[in-house]
Amino acid sequence: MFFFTRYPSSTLLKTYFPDVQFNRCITSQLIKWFSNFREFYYIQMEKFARQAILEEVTDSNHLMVSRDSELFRALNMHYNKGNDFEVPDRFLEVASRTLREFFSAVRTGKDSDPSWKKPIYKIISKLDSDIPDVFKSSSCLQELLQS
DNA sequence: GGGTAGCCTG
DNA sequence: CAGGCTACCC
Repeated sequence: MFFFTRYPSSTLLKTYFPDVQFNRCITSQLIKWFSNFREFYYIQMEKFARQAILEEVTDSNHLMVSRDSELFRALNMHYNKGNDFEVPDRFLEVASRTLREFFSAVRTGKDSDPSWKKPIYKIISKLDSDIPDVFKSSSCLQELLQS
């Protein structure tokens, strides 16, 4: 699901697991998962953005996350270990956008500001897509639990 | 006060 | 990932 939405609300999550009896614990756990997912995501982004800068990449337009990139492999291994489904193109677009945002922020020295990531988070949070209805099943939660 | 986001830690 | 803590908002 993370490939579609990085910032799901609790109400959204609830609608996707209709057969789960949500209580305070389960809800907060799901929210926490996505928080952890985001942390990993952004850490990878920053890591590869800084790496690109060290490699003296100057053209951020050439900075993108393709299916054969190392960054993609890292993300896919984390969110889609068993290659249970195909990663949507939209996610690659969002990931590429994120990478460029980190790249230009670091390159222009904005990372000296303690809260320099906030603006990036805000941009990315607006790029969530609708989740396909296929995910509206309990089996999805099982997969989520396993990953 | 409960629900979250963000950050840190193990 | 989970736990714990701070800070913000409704």
